[in-house]
Amino acid sequence: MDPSEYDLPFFHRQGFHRSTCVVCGHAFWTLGDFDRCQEAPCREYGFIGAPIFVRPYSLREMRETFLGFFEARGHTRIRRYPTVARWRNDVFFTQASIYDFQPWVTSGAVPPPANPLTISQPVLRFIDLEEVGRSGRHFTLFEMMAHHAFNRPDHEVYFKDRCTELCHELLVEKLGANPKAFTYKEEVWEGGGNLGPSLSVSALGLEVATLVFMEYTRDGENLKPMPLTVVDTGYGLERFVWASHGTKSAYEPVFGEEYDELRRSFAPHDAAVLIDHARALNFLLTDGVVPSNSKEGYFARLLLRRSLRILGRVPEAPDIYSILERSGREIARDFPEVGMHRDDLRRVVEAEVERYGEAIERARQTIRRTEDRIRSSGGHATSEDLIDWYDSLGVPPDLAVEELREPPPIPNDFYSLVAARHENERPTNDYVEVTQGLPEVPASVPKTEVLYYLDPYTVSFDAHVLWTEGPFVALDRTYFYPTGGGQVTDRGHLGDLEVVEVAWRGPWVLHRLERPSPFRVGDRVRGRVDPVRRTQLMQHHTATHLMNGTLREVLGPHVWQAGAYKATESARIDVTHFRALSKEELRAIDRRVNQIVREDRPVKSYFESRAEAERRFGFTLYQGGAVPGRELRIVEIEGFDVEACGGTHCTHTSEVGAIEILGVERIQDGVVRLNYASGERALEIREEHEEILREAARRLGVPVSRLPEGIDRLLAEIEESRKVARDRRKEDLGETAERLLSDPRATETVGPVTVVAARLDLDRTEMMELSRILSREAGRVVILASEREGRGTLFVGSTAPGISAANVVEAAKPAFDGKGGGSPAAATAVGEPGAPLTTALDAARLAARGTVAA
RNA sequence: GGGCACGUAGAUCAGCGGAAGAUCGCUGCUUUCGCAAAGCAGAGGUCGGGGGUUCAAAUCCCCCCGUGUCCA
Repeated sequence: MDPSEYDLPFFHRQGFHRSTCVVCGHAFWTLGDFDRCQEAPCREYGFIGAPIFVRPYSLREMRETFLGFFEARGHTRIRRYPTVARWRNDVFFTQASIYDFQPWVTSGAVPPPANPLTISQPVLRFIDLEEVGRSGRHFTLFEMMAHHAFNRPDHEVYFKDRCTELCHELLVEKLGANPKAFTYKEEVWEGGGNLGPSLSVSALGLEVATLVFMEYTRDGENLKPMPLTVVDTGYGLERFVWASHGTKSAYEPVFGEEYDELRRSFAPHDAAVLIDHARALNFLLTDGVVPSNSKEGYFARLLLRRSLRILGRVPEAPDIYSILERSGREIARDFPEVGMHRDDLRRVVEAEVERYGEAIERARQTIRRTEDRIRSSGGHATSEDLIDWYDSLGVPPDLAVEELREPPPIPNDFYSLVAARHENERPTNDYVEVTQGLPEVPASVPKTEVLYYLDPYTVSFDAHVLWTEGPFVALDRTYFYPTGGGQVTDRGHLGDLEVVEVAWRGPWVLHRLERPSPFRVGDRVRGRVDPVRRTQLMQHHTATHLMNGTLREVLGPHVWQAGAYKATESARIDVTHFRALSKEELRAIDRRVNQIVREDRPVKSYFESRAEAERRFGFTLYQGGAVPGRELRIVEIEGFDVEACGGTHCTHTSEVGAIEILGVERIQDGVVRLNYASGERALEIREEHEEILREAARRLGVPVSRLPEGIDRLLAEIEESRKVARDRRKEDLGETAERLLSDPRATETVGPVTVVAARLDLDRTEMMELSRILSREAGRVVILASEREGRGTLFVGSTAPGISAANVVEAAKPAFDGKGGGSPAAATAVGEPGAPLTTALDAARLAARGTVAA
């Protein structure tokens, strides 16, 4: 980056000079007298016992001081965003305050909620999980305080100079730090295809702020200026508090009394982990993460299980609920939403604690058994086994060792060895672009006015063709609903041509016709939306909102929509929930959702500013994921459910008709899927089901009400006849056995051994069974031959000591070119097609007799 | 999203190429005034599903489905 990028008038006004760090080689600006930048490790911590700021601050005081400072300087304070970044599909968690505004605000597509703005955003970082509690300064969740400005060519708020000035003023004038203590180190920030200069602000070894100025887009080697430049800053709240105390670790001043309380029962490291994890969990669970074995849910599970492990080591430990509760109460003073659904949160945790107990118990048993097996074969468990057990059973090594009689040593780098196993895994990220297969529309074409938002009942309209290519047509206005938000496309006609698909392409709605469009730009066309299809889709969409609201009500506020699909045949919704639904829950859901349908509540759809909507309804608006735009379209089922949604909806709940739940399944850990139908389809399905029942009853010859008993009777009959057939076959084989034993051509006795040999075309299992009957007594050799599809099979069973069936078969194989083998007790061989089976039988008989003689 | 482990009798699991097993539970009988217990006898299995390899597959290979777990 060009040095002029950092040469700010502010530095000159204040008398800063530029030096180069003798350690890291970076240039920096400072008022002090340093040969190195003040960031660790170039300079070691110097603020322990010598606080950077004039007086100690609590977390709350510091947050308030920061936000107040920027408010007083023209910034608008905005509320935190959820810690789970549902509006993005590239990350699970909000990892910096700027994430709140990516991608739409930073790309310029949507204006920021305020400009400039200030925020304290709780963010999650799992990278340093192992360092938490150990380093004295790492946290899983911390608050990133920030001030952001978004500059458009026509509206410059502020950029590098003013930003740096504000930062310095905060540090020096507001917090009373020594102005000469700081270095502003020149760095380059790059991410998401954008880059720009950045300044890393440090004092006494501690980095207190990063000021990032996004201004270029990378285009290979060249840099292109961005149309919108962004001031992205980050100030760690916990660090500020720490710097104001100058204590040895950051945990005492940040966690205060809570930490002291836990210290009575736990080592400092464990106490810090417990309280850190409790804080992160309170935010995660409040923001709707349900612990599970994948995606964001896994991180919640990880934190909870790590906590449980620590608690499990201390007999007098408080339970996990009281720790979460205590932490939650503390957080709720500043973030009231965290305290709102405590009972629900507790249920989620209870389910998870129970699962953990079960998993560990199962794993303990497995480990014990496995060790027994290893020992009985003369070995002993190895460190490698410990890694196996952790990876596949989830047993931490210290617990595994407790189970073992001969424990191997736990490697010091245990978790690195686990990580090494996962090194070569390649995650696949196959994105399906929605716009795939759609043509490029010239930017000069005016955007489509979408009318279905305003009136979902109008299905016939006139419009002008603005653009057309192949089968695609863009109109100036349309009532056709394009695929989106989980609702499938409308169909219908443009003129006389069928519309087979409708899709968004940027700001245009493209109608795809059954064949190349005959229309010309400027043509006036008549559009007719298939009203039956539209009605069904509307019903299914409104039904989905009703279902979502009902699920939150019945199961609890931890329920979030994780996906939905609305087609004509049926609809489905996937929601986060910690276990499969019970019959009772399902019945309650069915009753409640249909009750709301019958109550005929108004369903209002309207546009509202994003900020206002978020203020009124909170982030639960975004059930279907993030929605772009300054204005949100709100779909509000009065007194029941509010979501940001672009779909077509009924205006009253009774229009949904009825909701018929077709099935429930747990599609993955932590996610439950419900399938259902509404409207006309619900009735159809009900009729189909009734017809199936009637037909089944008719075929069984019982009334519908007696169907279950009828089926039981039928099953009993099948069972009975199977048994009869089996007994019959046994009996037949028994008779055959009697016959063979009394037939001198088949049976001969040689000393202590009776050899039975016969050719009877039986199948394999029958031969085995017959042999078993014949050789009930010891000292029998049974040789059976049969031919199936031209190939001879020879079966030998032996209970005669010293005579191995396998050897007998081996001896007979050459006689009919057979392949096979077996054990001393039983053996089989199959000959080539047409090979002499009788010869083989004789050879086997000879071999058996010969063995006895020898 | 990926790696690994697991899926066998009602339950918990063994077997890991040659004739499907153990323990508990269940049924009947013996013993007892009755119960518990013990003894004897017995019922109960498409070895998750589907392909393939093999003379032979619960066992080896592939694909699904389900469960668990670790990692992003």
